[in-house]
Amino acid sequence: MDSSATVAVAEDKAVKGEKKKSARKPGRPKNNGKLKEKILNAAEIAFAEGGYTGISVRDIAERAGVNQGLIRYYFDTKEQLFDEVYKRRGGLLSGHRHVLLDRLLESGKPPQVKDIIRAYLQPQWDLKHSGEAGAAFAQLQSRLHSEPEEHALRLRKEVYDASVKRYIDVLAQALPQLPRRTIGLRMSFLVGTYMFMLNDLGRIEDLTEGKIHHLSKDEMLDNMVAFLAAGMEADRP
Amino acid sequence: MDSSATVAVAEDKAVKGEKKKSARKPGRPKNNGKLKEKILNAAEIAFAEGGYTGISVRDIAERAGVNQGLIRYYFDTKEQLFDEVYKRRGGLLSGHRHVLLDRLLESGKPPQVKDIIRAYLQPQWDLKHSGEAGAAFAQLQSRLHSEPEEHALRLRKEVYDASVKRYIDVLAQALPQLPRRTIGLRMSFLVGTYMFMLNDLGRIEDLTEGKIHHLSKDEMLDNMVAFLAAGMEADRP
DNA sequence: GTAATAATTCGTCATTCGTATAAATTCAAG
DNA sequence: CTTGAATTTATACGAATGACGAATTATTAC
Repeated sequence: MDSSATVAVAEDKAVKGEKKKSARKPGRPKNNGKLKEKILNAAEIAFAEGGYTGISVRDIAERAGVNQGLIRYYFDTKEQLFDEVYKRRGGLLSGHRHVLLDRLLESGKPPQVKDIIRAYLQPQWDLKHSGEAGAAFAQLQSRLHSEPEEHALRLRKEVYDASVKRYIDVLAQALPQLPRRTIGLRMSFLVGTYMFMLNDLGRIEDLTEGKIHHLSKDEMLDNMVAFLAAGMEADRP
Repeated sequence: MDSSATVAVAEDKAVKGEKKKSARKPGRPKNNGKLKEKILNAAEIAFAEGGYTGISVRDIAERAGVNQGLIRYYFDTKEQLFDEVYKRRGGLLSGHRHVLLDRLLESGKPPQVKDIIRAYLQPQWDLKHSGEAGAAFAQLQSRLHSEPEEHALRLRKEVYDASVKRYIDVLAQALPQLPRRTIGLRMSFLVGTYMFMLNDLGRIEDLTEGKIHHLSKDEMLDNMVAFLAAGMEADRP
């Protein structure tokens, strides 16, 4: 959106020439283009759409408007690019969860189950509705959680385990009648539900014959919280 | 396992020659080898591990012990192979769900929510624990449900929609105080939870610090049913 | 100023991919 | 028997892929 003049010149030459045209010449540019971020942003959307194996480095470079070699320059390999994409926003998300939990605990009175659950869900739900990038990350997240490969597991663990375990601790205090392992198990039920909701609105439309359509972002979250809190508090089987 | 004599001869030549050796000669074999099924089985496991884009036709052919061209002969394209893999077991599964629901309804008394939910979950839960192929299909299923691509959506819809809608109808009768669209929404919460559980036992171990380890297949299902039934019956938000 | 370093594009290489065609062998129908 | 269809391997093709080396230009340090 910024260097429109440069682009225009490039297009002139493209018309005179033949095929593809790159927006920059080789060599270090005068105005630092913050191209690393541009690559990360493009990769986030691309990986969300096609998954790790479904997207080529060339495709990402093209979407970012950048030469393919620059990706190697900043990230070396495709895998490291993926990891950085994931950790970038995952770290923020995990941090946000910690903050909301702190805020709940500082309020004095012991938090209710539905408040704890809401605090857990809120950050990513907001992120998902914050625009294209947030929605893409939600999608990516959902993908990674159905990936059995060792590397994907490590990545998730690294980014999320600490905050999830804190939430389990707080839930355990709010539900003293339940053994901790039951709460851990139910916490992963919860994660399953909301991972699914991060990416599956098309299918929900089908199941409800379009009747869900007008549910707003907040109403949807309210519904999720009600469902999950009831499940979390259920009598043991 | 059968044509061991042929294989031995082939291996002789492999030693004399250089690299790879195929177990069969060109041309129609004497004993029909049921190779189509062997391909489907190998593809099921391969796609579960690597996803559609992560697995090559060559890889599947090798796993099946079959020439690559045979896959084209039976399935034409990679995509059609994937579809057949998915529909084969998906169709059985959907059928099984219909049967269990029929049985519930025929029993005379109105079914309880937890019975309906258990009937829905049981078939795939059994399948998942029936061996390598069942587990692979569960994994595949989980993958497909995080795939945003149009084709994946159509496939799921085609295989499952009818039975899911029947379950929603029956749940609506058991829960007259809830509007149907709430039940549809909660049904997709349910699908999310159990898709996640079909593939994520590694992560659960982490969250519960190994305390889940000794939960048997049946106990795990009981826990899921208790959680989901409570959520399904929750007061509206 | 000159040298080192940072950021960028370009061209290339070996490999792998999905698909396609041809050839070989066996079975079924007449 | 002969012929034609069915099942199988072998080989080839062009396109795409991830990675890499080299060239080019700007900035910073001395």
